[in-house]
Amino acid sequence: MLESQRRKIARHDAILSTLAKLDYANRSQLQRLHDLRSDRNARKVLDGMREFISSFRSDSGENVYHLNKSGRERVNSAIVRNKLSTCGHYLMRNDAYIYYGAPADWKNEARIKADGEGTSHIIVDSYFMYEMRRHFLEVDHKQHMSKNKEKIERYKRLKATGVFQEKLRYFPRLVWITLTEARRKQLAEWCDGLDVTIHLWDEIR
DNA sequence: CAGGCGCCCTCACCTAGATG
DNA sequence: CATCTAGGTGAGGGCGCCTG
Repeated sequence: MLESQRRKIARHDAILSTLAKLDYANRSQLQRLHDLRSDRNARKVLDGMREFISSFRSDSGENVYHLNKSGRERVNSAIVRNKLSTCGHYLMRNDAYIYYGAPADWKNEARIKADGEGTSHIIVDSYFMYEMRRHFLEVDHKQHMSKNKEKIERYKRLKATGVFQEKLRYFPRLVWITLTEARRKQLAEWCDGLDVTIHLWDEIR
C-alpha cells in the first residue's frame, strides 16, 4: 500500500475515534483536533469520509458530524448517534475538551460514586486530569438555573463526605462552561467553598 | 501520478435594517 | 405588520500547485 494511502486511512481512523469518544463534533472542532489545515481542506477531508460519517447543519451554521453504521463498525462503537438538533451541549463540552488539551483520560458522562450519605452518585459531564489535578466538568447549556443549583449542592455534599480528600488528598476542581456573564456570576456565588473555574463558551472556542 | 492543500467561486441560509 | 434588500458566513465544486 502506498504511504500516502496509509496516512489517509490513519487520519480517517483517528477522526472516527474522536467521534466515538465525543459522539458529535462540528467541522472546526475536528479541524483543530486533527490538524485539518484550512477550512476548505477540513471540509474536503470530512466530505471524503462520507462512507463512515453523517452530518447535519447545526443552528450555529456549521456542519456537525457523527458516526454512521459503517463508521461504528469500523471503530467498534455500539452507541447509535442520529441527527440531533439539540447538540449544543456536546459542542460546548468539545470546546472544553480542546481547551484542556484533549486529555487522554477524558471521560464523558462519568459516574462518580458518593459512598453513602444520601447522594448515591453523580453523573458528571466530564471527568479528566489536567496539570496533575482531577477535574469535574459541568456544561450549562441553557439549563434551568435551579438544576444547576441542585448540581452544585450535590458537589458540596460529595465534598463534605471527604471521600475524595482521603483518596487524592484534595477535592477535584469543578469547571463550568456557560453562556452569559450573568450566569457565570450566579454560578460563582453558589460555588462558594468549592475550587471552581467558570468559562464563558466564547472565551474558550 | 495520486493525494493534500489553498484559492476562487457560487449557492444557501440567516440577520438587520429599510420600506411599503 | 409583511416584505424586500444587502451583507455575512459556511458548504462544497473546480482548478492549479506542490510533494513523496
